[in-house]
Amino acid sequence: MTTDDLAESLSRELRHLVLLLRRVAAGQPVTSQQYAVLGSLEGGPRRMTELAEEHGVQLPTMTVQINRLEEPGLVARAADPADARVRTVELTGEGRARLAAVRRARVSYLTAQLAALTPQEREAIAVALPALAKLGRT
Amino acid sequence: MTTDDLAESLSRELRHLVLLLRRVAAGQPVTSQQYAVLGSLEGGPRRMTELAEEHGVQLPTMTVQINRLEEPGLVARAADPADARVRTVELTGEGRARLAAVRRARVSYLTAQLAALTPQEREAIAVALPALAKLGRT
DNA sequence: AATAATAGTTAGTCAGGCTAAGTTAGACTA
DNA sequence: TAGTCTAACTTAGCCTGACTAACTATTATT
Repeated sequence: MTTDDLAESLSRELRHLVLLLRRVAAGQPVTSQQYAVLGSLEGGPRRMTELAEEHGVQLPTMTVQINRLEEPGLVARAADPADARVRTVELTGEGRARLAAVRRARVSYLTAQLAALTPQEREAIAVALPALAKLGRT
Repeated sequence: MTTDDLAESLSRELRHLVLLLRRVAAGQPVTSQQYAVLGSLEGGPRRMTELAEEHGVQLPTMTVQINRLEEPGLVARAADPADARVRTVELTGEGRARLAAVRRARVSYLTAQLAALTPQEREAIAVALPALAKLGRT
């Protein structure tokens, strides 16, 4: 298979997977964007700028996202002692619990989907994941 | 790797791929949703209800999407001769051309990304694609 | 013939993206 | 060290795209 053919097939399957994810996300207690932001905070406090870059959005967009997560107490803002311009954001206990719950729901959905495949198919996906992870990080 | 671990890794990588696709879509002449809808029409006319289900959205959402595609003449609505309640939607020549152009842009972006991988990594993705295609179709 | 169900549309609301412009704090320079 | 530039956020205003509720028109059912 040429790289071009592969790109074409991958394009088609990515579109399919996007539609799949949309169906998974429908009706969950946190939107997929909010879930993604909470996931970025799991390792500890982050600056607004870092978060915006990681999610590929502009800073004002992240400000609004964090506002919406802060209001119900899922995250908290704090000041950076070294630089008064910088605001850091971190998970609250509540936010950590919410993140865990949503992750369980997503993973269990995918687990059910994967269970319908053959062991060989699962293995093929497992082998391909590191390569997929490299895409777009060049 | 257990199915559960695989689900977790896949969940993470799908999130990554979604962000990748967003970056591809930025600055293109149609949004990624519009592209997805145009793609669904490639095989011929579809009913509104079918389109909404396939895209995991409610019918009113699809109505608005189709309105936006109809206004610049990319798709056309028609009546179903067998059932006067049903409206079908099909690509116009313009819409087909637009779809082809956007697809070329996507494919060439992905081709460039894939070219940065090793042949083994590309092969791993090629092998996994049929399995990914089965996800969500159960 | 009356009623229920189906297919779409319209109207109103909200999330989430953008750019432009404002505020505050740190960095540089003359 | 005063003045200016840059950086980090926030606010405001606009657009797309999602939802539900309510409406119209048509078909199916009883």
